[in-house]
Amino acid sequence: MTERKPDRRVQRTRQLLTGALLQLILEKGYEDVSVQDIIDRANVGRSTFYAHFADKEDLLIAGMEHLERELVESQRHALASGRSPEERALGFSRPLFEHAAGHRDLYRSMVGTRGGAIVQKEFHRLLSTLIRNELKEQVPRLRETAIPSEAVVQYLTGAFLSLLTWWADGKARMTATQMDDVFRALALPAMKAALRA
Amino acid sequence: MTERKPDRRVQRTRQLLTGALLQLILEKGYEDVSVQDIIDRANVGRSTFYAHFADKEDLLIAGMEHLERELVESQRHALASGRSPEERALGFSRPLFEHAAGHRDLYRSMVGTRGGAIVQKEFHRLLSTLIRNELKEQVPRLRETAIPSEAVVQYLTGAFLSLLTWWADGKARMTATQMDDVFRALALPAMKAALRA
DNA sequence: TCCTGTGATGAACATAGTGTTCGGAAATGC
DNA sequence: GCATTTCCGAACACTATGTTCATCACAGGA
Repeated sequence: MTERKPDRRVQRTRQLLTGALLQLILEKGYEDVSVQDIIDRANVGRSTFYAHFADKEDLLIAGMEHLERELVESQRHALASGRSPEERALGFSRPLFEHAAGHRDLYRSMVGTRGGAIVQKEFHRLLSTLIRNELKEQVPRLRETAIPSEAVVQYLTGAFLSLLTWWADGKARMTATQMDDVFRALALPAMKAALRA
Repeated sequence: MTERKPDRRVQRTRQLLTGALLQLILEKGYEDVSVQDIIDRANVGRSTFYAHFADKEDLLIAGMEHLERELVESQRHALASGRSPEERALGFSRPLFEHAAGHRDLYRSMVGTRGGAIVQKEFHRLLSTLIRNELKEQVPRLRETAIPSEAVVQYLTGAFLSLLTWWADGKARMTATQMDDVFRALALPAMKAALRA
């Protein structure tokens, strides 16, 4: 299953570049980072950058795959630990808030108000995938209701992301657990309503 | 109450510029519009542009004040028409979906996936103000609950905006009324839950 | 250990956009 | 009419992007 290993130099370069971007995002926010900044920080030639990535955005998206893997892994654990269905529903919520708590600075600069459009768009896509999968597994009955299931997915994604952003921006002095409680308190009734419809 | 009227040339120029930006956003999306494009389309000198607006973003924000006025006006009408409290709650929803239906192209390019970061950020701010005001008037009891009222505002704003975006992107073949129904079906139970908490 | 192919380098270049400046022309409103 | 405000547009300094190419360095198989 392991891909044929790429040249060590390639690994090194890509790692240096994504690392540099991450650092710089934390310092200045995505928008303000130039390709020049990145290759200076990574100590990599200009042409080398473009040999690997089409542009800044391309690099970002590649970098977010790390994040995606981490989140999917968290979700898997959450689903595996068998609790009551009540608690397992919306299981992505808690791990994600906790992940955000552990990487607060990163989240603030990526998903927060200062973060760029592409980051948020990408994050929304990622999150909606997570939620869509979870709903399919946990609440298959949703398919039969009057409300399109994709509408529920979008509703939940937006609501969650908005709360997360607000929290990451530091405008709420709450713990990850408290945030999770708030989200569940608001979202679970919505899902029950969706099932009734 | 009327401001001292500005020079007619000033009015003309500003109108020309905002009009041009709007046209160009519809054609290419905000990100791809350059200042050069705008002044070409508006047939206005370069220095004139910068005499009125600091940059592209500044012009956009000024332009969105039109939109804001329209929406606030819609909201006022909705609140005025005395219906049951059940129907008056979340009263911003219906008019906004209908406004979006009437300006579908505009919404698609502004709030839709192709739209820029600033536009969405601005729209989020606008919408959360709308919602915050409405909650304060309609559900004053929210202040006493365990869930911070601002969390509810953010939750609702995100959920609504996400639905609106999804719909405006044309991924849902639904009428404004249907969208409103969906949103209310999902959001009203959440609010009731918030009050119970 | 040697050899070969692949990746890395960096300077130079073409392109494009931004925001400022300023003297002169033109429209405005009184 | 006439003083005042606004507009014009060309020129300029800057910053950034993405490409090209000859040359060098290294990885990894033999």
